[in-house]
Amino acid sequence: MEPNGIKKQHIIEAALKRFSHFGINKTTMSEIAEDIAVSKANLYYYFPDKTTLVIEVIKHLIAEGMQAYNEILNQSMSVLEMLIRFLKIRKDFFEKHYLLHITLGFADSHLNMEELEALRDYAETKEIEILHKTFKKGIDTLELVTFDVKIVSQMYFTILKGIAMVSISTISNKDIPEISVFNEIFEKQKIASTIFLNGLRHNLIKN
Amino acid sequence: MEPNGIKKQHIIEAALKRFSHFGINKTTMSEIAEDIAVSKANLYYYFPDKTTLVIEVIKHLIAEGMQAYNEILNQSMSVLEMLIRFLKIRKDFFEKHYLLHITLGFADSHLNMEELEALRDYAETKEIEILHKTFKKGIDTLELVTFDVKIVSQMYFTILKGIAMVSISTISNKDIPEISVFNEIFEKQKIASTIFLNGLRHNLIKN
DNA sequence: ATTTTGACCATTATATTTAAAAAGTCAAAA
DNA sequence: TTTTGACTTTTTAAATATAATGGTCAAAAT
Repeated sequence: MEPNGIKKQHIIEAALKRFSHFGINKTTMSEIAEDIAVSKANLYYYFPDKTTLVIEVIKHLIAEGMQAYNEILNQSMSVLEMLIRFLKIRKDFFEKHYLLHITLGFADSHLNMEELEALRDYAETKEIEILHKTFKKGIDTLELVTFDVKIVSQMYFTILKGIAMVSISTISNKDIPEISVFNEIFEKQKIASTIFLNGLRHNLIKN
Repeated sequence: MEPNGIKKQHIIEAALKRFSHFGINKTTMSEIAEDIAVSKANLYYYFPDKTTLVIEVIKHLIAEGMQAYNEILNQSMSVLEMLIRFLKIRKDFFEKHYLLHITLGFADSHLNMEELEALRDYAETKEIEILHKTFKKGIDTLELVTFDVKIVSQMYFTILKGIAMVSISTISNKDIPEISVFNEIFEKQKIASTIFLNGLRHNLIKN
């Protein structure tokens, strides 16, 4: 790492803490600077603007998540077991970084929303790629029947996302959700995964 | 029907049109009155307040929907075929009454939101009951294996709702969604239903 | 040469006030 | 019994003022 790379990392970590606790929009550049006892102007020596800092923070998280996913992918276990481990990683992630995640969608004229949305799309694509590989593996080992892996990966991801959205919208109407919601989401996703995957073990009957 | 029942029905129909086109909050009692050429005060002779009118309108829709569902339920066809017909009814409904449906969730101090939310919960319960009967029928005819029908019905409903939420949130970021979204939701729900139901045709393997 | 900073500006968000609109009432008319 | 115009009260929306935040820069510190 470059000499000033260590400092950039320091800033990113401080920003991450704030973003995860209070959300992106409720975190000011001054606050991040105060946390690590430097001036706000100094932050702008390392990052051209707030949007770039946010992006760096998220890239950091994506890299971390991808590593965790790949570790599981390279192990030898059933597809369902793999999926459930993925779900656990996701659960832990959202428990920690839920506010960072949702505030990513809040329009904020201080931020370049196009770039942020593009990054979120990128993260989703990466996750779906992991699912794609997982299902592919299941087909190759004859654990699953043959099917259109691309469509099914996207479908499965949509179901996971949908379960989370439904749970959050019904349990806690706006405001910050309680911790129990994430457990509930996790449990529901496991049930859905079990049935969904069972449907991929046998050839589809069309009517 | 009572003598003034016909007039109440007339008001309800006029209100339904406005609610579905412009949403509940953007529809005023005066506008509904104008549409049927009566005074606003006359509306209040038949309905004590706006909330009650909204509730009557929705109850009207629920009754209509339940009738359509029950007609299908009493026919003889495969479970998947039944589910797909249900989905078609839902698609047509949301295409027509989408704004009415979402504005039901918007906080509006003119309305008693507790009552409205209770009614929406009631409608969901009724829908899940239909799904419950459908799956039960599938088990009884040995088309499906045995499972906890209550959990599975709720799970399936959550998946349908989740797919809709995900599609609407990604395609059209706020504002009114285009008609194509409802087709997309319908197609995705059919795919998910096919796989999900296939998973209920065979005993679950736990790992 | 590189890093850091306080003072500064322009833009954006928030709080407050003001005006318009809508819900709901009622005595009187049909 | 049903209908209504005129009225009151509450709520929303628009306008305005105020505070906060993102971002800049010349100068100081390392």
